[in-house]
Amino acid sequence: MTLQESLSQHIKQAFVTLYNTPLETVEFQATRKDFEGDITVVTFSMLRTIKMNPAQLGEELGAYLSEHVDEVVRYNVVKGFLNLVLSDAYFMTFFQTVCANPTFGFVSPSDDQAVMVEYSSPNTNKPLHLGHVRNNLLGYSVSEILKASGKKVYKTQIINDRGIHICKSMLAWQRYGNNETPESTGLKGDKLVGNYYVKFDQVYKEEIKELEAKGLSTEEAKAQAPILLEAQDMLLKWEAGDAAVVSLWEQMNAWVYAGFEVTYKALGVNFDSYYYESQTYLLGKSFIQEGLQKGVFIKKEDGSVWCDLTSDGLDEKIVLRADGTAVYMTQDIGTAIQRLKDFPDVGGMVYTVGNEQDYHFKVLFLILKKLGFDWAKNLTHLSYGMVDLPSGKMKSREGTVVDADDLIVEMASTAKEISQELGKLEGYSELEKAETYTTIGLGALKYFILKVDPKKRILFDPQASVDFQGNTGPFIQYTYARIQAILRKSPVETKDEPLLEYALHDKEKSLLKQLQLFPEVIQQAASNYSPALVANYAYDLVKEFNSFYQNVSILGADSTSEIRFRVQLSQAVATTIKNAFSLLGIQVPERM
RNA sequence: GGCCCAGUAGUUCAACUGGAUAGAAUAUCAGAUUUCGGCUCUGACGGUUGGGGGUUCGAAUCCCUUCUGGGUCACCA
Repeated sequence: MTLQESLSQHIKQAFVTLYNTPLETVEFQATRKDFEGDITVVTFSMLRTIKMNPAQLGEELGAYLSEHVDEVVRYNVVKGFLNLVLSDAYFMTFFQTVCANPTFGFVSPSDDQAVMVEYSSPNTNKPLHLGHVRNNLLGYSVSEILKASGKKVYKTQIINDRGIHICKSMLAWQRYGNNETPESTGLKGDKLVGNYYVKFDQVYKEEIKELEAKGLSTEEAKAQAPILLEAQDMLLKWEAGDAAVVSLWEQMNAWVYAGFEVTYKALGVNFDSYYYESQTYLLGKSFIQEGLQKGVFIKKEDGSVWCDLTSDGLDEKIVLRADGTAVYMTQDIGTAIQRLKDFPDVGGMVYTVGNEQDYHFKVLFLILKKLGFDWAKNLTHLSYGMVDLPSGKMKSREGTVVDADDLIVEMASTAKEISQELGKLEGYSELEKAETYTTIGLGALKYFILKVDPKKRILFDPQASVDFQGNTGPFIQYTYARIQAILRKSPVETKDEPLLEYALHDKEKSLLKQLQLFPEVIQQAASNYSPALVANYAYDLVKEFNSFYQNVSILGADSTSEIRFRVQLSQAVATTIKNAFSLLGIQVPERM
């Protein structure tokens, strides 16, 4: 039982004893720095149960608690806040548990229901860009956080591998590609295919101009450009299973997948399963029939099928075209159901998709509920804002996108520039140095993106790039590396049993209090799908450590028991930084 | 136009989901330290939480209204 639970019980007991009234819940919060105390009971909310002066109530509860609970040594009351001071012994006992558990704060999975997290989900006609980077980092981090909070997690993605956009790349390659391959050009497969997507667009634009010169309107020109017609024809052939088209499609997609894998590896993300739209785009149709029978859907005169959501404050939404073909919504319905068949222990899903699809997912979840799936209540759209550049929106056709691979390389070289002067990597091989620079560069990028609330849009300045000071990934990594240096020089064995009796210095106590928050942070981050909470926690911990570092001498302390405690405490901080960063997918270097 | 999201120090972000005097970083200025590792630490300056109303012991947070920016309202995905 945690101290909070125990305090809560005592307070409820106090209510019965003192006032003969039962109390529902007790509200705790960490005591603000400006007041003395370690934990605070909010008495305001209790006034609903019992009519009395909040300060007097605080006094009486404080007196009761310090008498009945060993850990409470003092208390003070400010308005409706009862601040409790806890004993050193309590903190030292806590410290022992931290030292004994290298994954303190992580909850091992209970084997009830799993969560499926979908993220990335790219189109296969162009390389990944900065927007995908945010998606990948968020999806991966949320998965890790959910795992740490005790959930079983399946990471997946749905690859948009069919459609007119792929045909455009295929057509341009067929016409202008001269049998180029990733091997012959040395290009990553996704880059090669992306280049032909751009090529298509160039030719398309020229053709539109020509048609306009012949007197056609812009609308007509756009619809009648020969290269577009040819691409549309190619899509029809693909759908008909034309052998030549399908084989070209397989070939080019294979190049793209190989390219994506390289990027995913560089980003440090991974997946447990893959879904392909070419295999799922027909899936939902059978459920439309079922929905019609249940009265969830209605058929119009032209044969198209709709879901009327006006009573829920939304519009009517089409789920099947008049010609009987599926739309986006249809396949998402089918895919969701399919996933639960494939993974029977899944009880909920998280879709990591940009906020421009907020409406789509609102509708999707509602339809699945109406179809009667009980898991539909456990669906979450992890919606995130766009990544903007100072120059404005990213447009792939205008060449203003920030390519994911380029970005990673750029971040590493910035890290190199900064770290080289510092020269603590002596004795490292060139390879090890390069790895360290990549770790720092990626750390900067990931932290920069993840520390912001997903809902908010990010302004990313590639020129000014990412700061290495203040609330940044490298600053936290740097603190970790500094602690490692201390541990290397330490004369004491950190594996020794932690002390139990020790008079805590203020700064030591603050650090312990900060460590204590970690399990709660994980749970909260999991229920809010918010890596930002973890990021900001790590930074607070580092600040607390620096303050400790400045105020006490670790290796030069007076007594060996002091050295031993402080070294062990430093190690616990380092471990927690490492664990917190692992939830963000960020590595920590031993030196930097 | 309907619906959704965001708006907080000059700038980038917080604020435990309704709690104490709205906090950090950065930038600027002033100091401490010169070392266990250099980018450490302590101050100062900086705010009508876009504006206006309301709800209550208490509001950046909830409600109404209004302004600004973005998204979305496809038989595209």
